[in-house]
Amino acid sequence: MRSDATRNREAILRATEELLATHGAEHISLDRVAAAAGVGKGTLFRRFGSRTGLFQELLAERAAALALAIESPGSPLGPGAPPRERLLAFLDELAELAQRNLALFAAHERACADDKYRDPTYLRWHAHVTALIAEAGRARSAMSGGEGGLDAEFAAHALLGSFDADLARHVMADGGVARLKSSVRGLAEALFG
Amino acid sequence: MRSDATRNREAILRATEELLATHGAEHISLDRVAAAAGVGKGTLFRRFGSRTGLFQELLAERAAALALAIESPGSPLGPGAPPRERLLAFLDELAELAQRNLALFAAHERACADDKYRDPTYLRWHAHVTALIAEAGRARSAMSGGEGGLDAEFAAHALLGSFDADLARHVMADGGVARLKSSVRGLAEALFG
DNA sequence: CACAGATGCGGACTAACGGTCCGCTTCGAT
DNA sequence: ATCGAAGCGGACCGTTAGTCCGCATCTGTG
Repeated sequence: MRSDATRNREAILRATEELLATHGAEHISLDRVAAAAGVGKGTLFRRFGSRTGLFQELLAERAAALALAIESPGSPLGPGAPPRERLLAFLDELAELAQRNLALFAAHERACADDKYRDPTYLRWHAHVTALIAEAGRARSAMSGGEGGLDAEFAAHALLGSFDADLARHVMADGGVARLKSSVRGLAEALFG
Repeated sequence: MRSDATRNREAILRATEELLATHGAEHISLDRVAAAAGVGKGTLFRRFGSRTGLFQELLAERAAALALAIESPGSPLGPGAPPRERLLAFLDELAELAQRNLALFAAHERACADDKYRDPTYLRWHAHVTALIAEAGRARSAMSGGEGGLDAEFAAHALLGSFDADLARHVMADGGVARLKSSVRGLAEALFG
């Protein structure tokens, strides 16, 4: 990629963040973004393909640290930790991420409304949560005749649904991140019996 | 309301259904709906206020029978039934409704993307589910020291999230309504411990 | 039945958006 | 310094939700 292209790409991402921070998730048209970035609209589309692509890439950027933490051993998030604690720690981090990026979450949701299940970041999260639920479920039903009636994939979707921007905003409006974290935790713990 | 107004209202609702059935949830512009109903666009907007209003009213119509069942004693859905069974029966019915109205659910979701928590139908469902979860929770923690850590309002949102059109379609694509029902049931039962 | 005014109608119009296109500019390898 | 490839910008297009207002249609009243 040419150096000016890289610069512009960065400018667009930063301008998008700026607009999300100042105007919330709405009325962020791509014309505005391009103008704020000091760039033509064509440039924006060449870099990101579509509105969807723009928000997906921005979310991926913001979620990069978490993606890394998930894979590096040593933290309660990483491999090696017991699945239950690992899941709870992951959900806590996700809550933090949601809080810090509420507007982005909302914009991303809207932009990905179609095929939301094809967003790479969501897919990673979903695969992770599914695996942890399944693992914890196996462990539990091995030591006792626990119910095998839980659809891990499905439960993962439901759990991740907790971070729907509107829901998260609603919950945090009355209790902040702490409330979000504890509500999600309550839900997750219920899934373990 | 004048008689021609009533007729047109009906024509618009039926045309919307027709288009949803034949074209899925997408590319249903209000121009198309008006044309299919043999009515001017102004008429459509006078009756329903906005795209959102149109789909809200259509959903309300489709959900009317369920709303009635919830309130009439005698069925497992109605008052008097034990909360746990009442909730499971309600979720089963919702699954049926979702299956029969997938396209409408999808269109409704899209149209109500903003303030989805202000849709009257959703609010009724949410209040109902919240009450049942809370009731069941009280019963359980009264007879044993069950965890009080479950946020009923939040859990209700999560549970209702199961009927997100995309999720429901995804699940039903691989197992039909039966799979949707059993996955939701698994989730709900997990919430009861 | 005739009338009048309230109610409703239709569809041209607007503004805003996502996305495309193409002639021109800039970059950077040689 | 040169030249082809890569990138740029913004005018342009098609589509959409929503508005507006002159005209038609209903319906309660005498």
